[in-house]
Amino acid sequence: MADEEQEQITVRKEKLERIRRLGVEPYPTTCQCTHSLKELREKFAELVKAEREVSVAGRVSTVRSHGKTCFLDLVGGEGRIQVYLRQDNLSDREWELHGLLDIGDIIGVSGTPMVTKTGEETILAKTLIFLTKALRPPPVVKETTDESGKKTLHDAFSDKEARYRQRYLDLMVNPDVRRLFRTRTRIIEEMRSFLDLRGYLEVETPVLQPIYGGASARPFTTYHHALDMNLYLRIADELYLKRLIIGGFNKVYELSKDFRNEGIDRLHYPEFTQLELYEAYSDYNGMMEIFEQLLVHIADTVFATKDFEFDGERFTIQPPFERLSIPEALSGKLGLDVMEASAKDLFSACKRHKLEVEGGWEWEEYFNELVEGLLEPNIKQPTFLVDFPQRLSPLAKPRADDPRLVERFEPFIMGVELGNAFTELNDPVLQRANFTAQESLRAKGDEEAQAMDEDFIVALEYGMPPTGGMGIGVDRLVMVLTDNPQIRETILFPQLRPK
RNA sequence: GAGCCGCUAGCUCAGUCGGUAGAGCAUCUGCCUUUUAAGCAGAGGGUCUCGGGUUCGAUUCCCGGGCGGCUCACCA
Repeated sequence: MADEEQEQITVRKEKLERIRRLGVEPYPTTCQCTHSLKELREKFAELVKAEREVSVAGRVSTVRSHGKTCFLDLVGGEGRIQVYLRQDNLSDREWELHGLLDIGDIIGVSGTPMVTKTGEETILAKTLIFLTKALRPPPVVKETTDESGKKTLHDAFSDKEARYRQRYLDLMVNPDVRRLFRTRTRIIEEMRSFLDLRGYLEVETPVLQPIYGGASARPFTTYHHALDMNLYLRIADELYLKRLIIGGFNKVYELSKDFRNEGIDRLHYPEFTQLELYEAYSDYNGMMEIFEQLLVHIADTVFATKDFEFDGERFTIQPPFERLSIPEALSGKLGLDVMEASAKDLFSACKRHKLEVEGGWEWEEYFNELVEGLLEPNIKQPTFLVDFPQRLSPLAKPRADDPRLVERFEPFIMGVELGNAFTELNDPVLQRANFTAQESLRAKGDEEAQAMDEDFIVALEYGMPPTGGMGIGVDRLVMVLTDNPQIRETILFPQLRPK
């Protein structure tokens, strides 16, 4: 809200002037701390015993003032500590400064660690300095604990719009949100170390691409002045990573953002983080193993458990994950052979199961509806959906025993699609034919159909070894592992329309 | 894009069957040297999301806009 200045801001500005009149700089350049708040708590007992003086800094989160004494809480990093100010322990000037303190200010305190008679670990302050005067009050969130130890938040800063628009406030006052984003970073770190340890090379490929490929989606378009041409923000990294496989890097991965110009909902976000990895002389079975091991690694290192909860239901990361053949599962459910069925058959099957479809669609569109409507929502435990129709998979290699299917899988947990992987198509002639088929879909108005990429075909003609490849939606994996049903909760600064 | 819902104090919310509004926390004043939603006593603070309509009078009713939430659609 643009500011007719609020009373609380005016008052704080006046305090700022009074601080300066005391000869104190409210925004000093340096601060010497002996411990972070987190370290302080970890070593508290020994510091009390040693009667060591410590210096710490943090943001004032609450103040409990009692005349000639004052308790306040400092927070920051992943720590919190109570500070005990006594008039008789401080200089007159410092005591006067304490009266100019507000919630949200950042201060430094030196003093001795002690435990109060209520058992609270506390710094008895000997000096007090301002590090930053806050001119706006943060949201005030308080917490009570009942006899059973159950915590209740009062006036939680919970409005999603406010939390996303001012994520710094969300992080400042909601420790769970800070924890979530630390966990997100830990997951990504462990993805890297898992792959690095297995000899994968992390690479960077173009975000700006002249031809967008590797997935079916509408791109963001931009313009390069010097080259006088349109470029697209990548929708996938796939075709460039495969060029690296052709070049002789046998194991590569890229961990970065892809962009798809589509709607936002609980599972979709236009700029999302994807891990893509490719391994020469592997295949989709190899990718399944890597997926399983990667999840086990993350579960062990980040969460130290294999049991997780999502949206009130439990799942366990315990390989081997179930392999569920889509045609078999669908055929069983519908009582007909879906691979032999006509578009019309699938249409009536959709109708029978009350899926919202219209007549005149392509076979694969009905097929998709059935997979999404009947199969995916029922997957709770980690599961690989396998045996996708070739017509839906222009970059995957057909199965030798049934070329109507490709060697492809999608991992699911709790109904959430976490990725997509296949044995990569390395037959340049077939690849060209698939692109051509996609082009004709595009000509019919399918905006998401893939574009012919002649340069990629040329690369394939030089010979790509048999290769397994996989993409993993990192935001979604974070969602599932942290029990967050909304993808935007896992993204630091979600896009909103300007107010 | 569609449907439903929301927008009131810094924060979380209540309320006005149409007569310009209230609570807790926060803020301000006073008291208080071990508190932890500290306490006690008092005070201030709002173009009730914006525009239009109906009306003597709209924050409240009606229409439209903005922003947001949820669900659905798109995103296989």
